[in-house]
Amino acid sequence: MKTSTPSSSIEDYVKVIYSFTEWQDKPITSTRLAQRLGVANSSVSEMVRKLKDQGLVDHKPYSAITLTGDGVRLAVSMVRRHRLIETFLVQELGYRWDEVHDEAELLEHAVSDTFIERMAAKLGNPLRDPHGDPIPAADGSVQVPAAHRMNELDAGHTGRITRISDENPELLRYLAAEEIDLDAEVEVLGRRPFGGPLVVRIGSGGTPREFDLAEEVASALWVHSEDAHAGCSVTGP
Amino acid sequence: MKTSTPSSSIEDYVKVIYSFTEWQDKPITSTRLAQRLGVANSSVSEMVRKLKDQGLVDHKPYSAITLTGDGVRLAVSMVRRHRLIETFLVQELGYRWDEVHDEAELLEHAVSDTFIERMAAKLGNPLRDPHGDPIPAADGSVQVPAAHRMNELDAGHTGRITRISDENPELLRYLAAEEIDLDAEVEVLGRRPFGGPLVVRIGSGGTPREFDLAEEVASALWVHSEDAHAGCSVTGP
DNA sequence: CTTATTGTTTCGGTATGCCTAAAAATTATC
DNA sequence: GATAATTTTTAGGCATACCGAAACAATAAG
Repeated sequence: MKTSTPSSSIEDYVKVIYSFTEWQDKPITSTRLAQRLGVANSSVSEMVRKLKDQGLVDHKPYSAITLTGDGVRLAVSMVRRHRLIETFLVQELGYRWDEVHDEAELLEHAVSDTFIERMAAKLGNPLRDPHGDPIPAADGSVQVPAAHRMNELDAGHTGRITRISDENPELLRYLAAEEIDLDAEVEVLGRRPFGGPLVVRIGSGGTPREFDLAEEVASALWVHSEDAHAGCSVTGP
Repeated sequence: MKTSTPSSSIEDYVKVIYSFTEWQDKPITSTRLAQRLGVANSSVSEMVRKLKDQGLVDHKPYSAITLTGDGVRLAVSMVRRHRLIETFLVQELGYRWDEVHDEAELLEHAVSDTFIERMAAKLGNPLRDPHGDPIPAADGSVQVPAAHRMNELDAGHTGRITRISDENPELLRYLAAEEIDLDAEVEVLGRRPFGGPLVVRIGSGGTPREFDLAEEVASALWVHSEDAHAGCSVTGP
C-alpha cells in the first residue's frame, strides 16, 4: 500500500477509467484507454502495472481494467476538481462552454485542496457543472440524476435537459449557437421515416422551437423525465 | 533558436535568475541558483547548458549567469503570471498573504495565457501585487517604484511602504499580526544605540504606533519617500 | 480444429530532470 | 608562486513516462 502523492499521469489514467464507466457500464480495455489518453498501447500496459502495484486498479493480463475502492476515491476527487474548475471558469472568468475543458485538464493536477475548497465555497458548493455533469461532494458522494439519452426516448416523452455530453466541442458550439441550453424543456415528437433524425420541440427561454436532431446530437442530450419517478441516486463515500 | 514551449523547470530557472537581480544587481552564480531552486549544483550546471542552447542565458564556464533578451522576456512573463495569480488568490479567493506563494508557484506553470488575461481583466489590470511588487504589463513593461529599504533611511525620513519582501513567510505573518500594511505612512525616528533596532513610527489606518524593528524586518520594508523626487522608472518591452 | 486477425504485453530505447561522487578550474592563503 | 580551499563542471546513475517493434494470447474465420 503506497501512500505517496499520485503523479498527474496516474491521476489521468484513473480519471479516464472512471469516466468511461460513468454513463454506461462496459469495463474499459487497454486499447480504449490508450485511445482516450492519446498514448501507445504499450504505455498503458506499463502504467496499469504501476496502478496495480499502488492498489488503484484490479487487472488480470488480457482482460478489462477496473478500479479498486482507492482507485474510485482518487478518480472521484479528480472529477470533483475538474468539474468545479470548469464551473469556476464559466461563472467567474467568463469562459465559454467549449473553452473550459483543456484549461481544467491542466489545472486539476496543479491546484491544492485548499484552492478547490475555496473555489467551491465561492461558487456555493454547486452540484452540477456547466454541462450538467454531477459534481461529487468533498466527501466523495455523487448525485447522479436519473436521466436518459434523448435518442432512446419514445414519441410523446417530455422532460428537461439535465446533461449535455461534453465529449465533442464542435457539438457544444452548435448547441450554444442554437441556444439549446441546460434545463430547457423538451418534448419528443417522433422520428423522420426510416430511422431518420429525431424531431423534438425545445423551449429554452422563449417560444418552443422544433429541431431535427442527428443521432449524434440526440445521444449527447440527457433528459430527466418529469412524468417518470423523479429521483436522484446517491452514491455514498 | 528553439521555439518550443519551455518546460516548467526552465521557467523556474529563468524566473529565479531574473528575480535575483530585481532588487539589487549582483549577477547570480551557480551555487546561489542551486540554493534558490533547492537542487544540487550539478543540476544547475546541466540545466544552464540547456538554457544557453535555447538562447535564454549567457554563460561562460565558471562565471556568473545572465539572461539574454529572450530570457528576460520569458522571465518577465512568468513574473507577471506569478503576481497576477497571487493577487487573484488574495482578492477573489480570500487567501492570506502568507498562503499565496506556493499555490502561485504551481499555478503559474499550468494555466494558459487566456486564463491569465481574463484574470487580469477581472482584477482591473492591477500594477502591484498584494506585497507591492510590480506586476509587469502584458507587453513586458514594468513599473518599478522608486523606493529604498527602510533600514537604509536616515532619521527624519517619511514616506509610505510600497513593497514588503515576500521572501520570509514568517515575517509576513508577523507584519500581518502587527497590522503593518502596504501603503502605511512611516517616519524613521532613529536607531537604538550601538547599531540596535530601527525605531519607526507607523500609521496604518488609525493612530501612529512606534516599533523597534529588527534589521531583517526593516530591510524587508521598502519605502517610497514623498519628499524625494516621486517618480517611477518604466522598463520598456 | 487449425489458421488468421486482433488485442495485449514485453523488450530495448529516448528524453527530462534530478542525484552523488570525482575531476577540473578558480580563488584564497601562506 | 605554490599549495590549500572553494566553486563549478563532468561522469555515471536513477525515476518517470513515453515510443516502436517483436513476442505472445485470445478470439474469429475458414
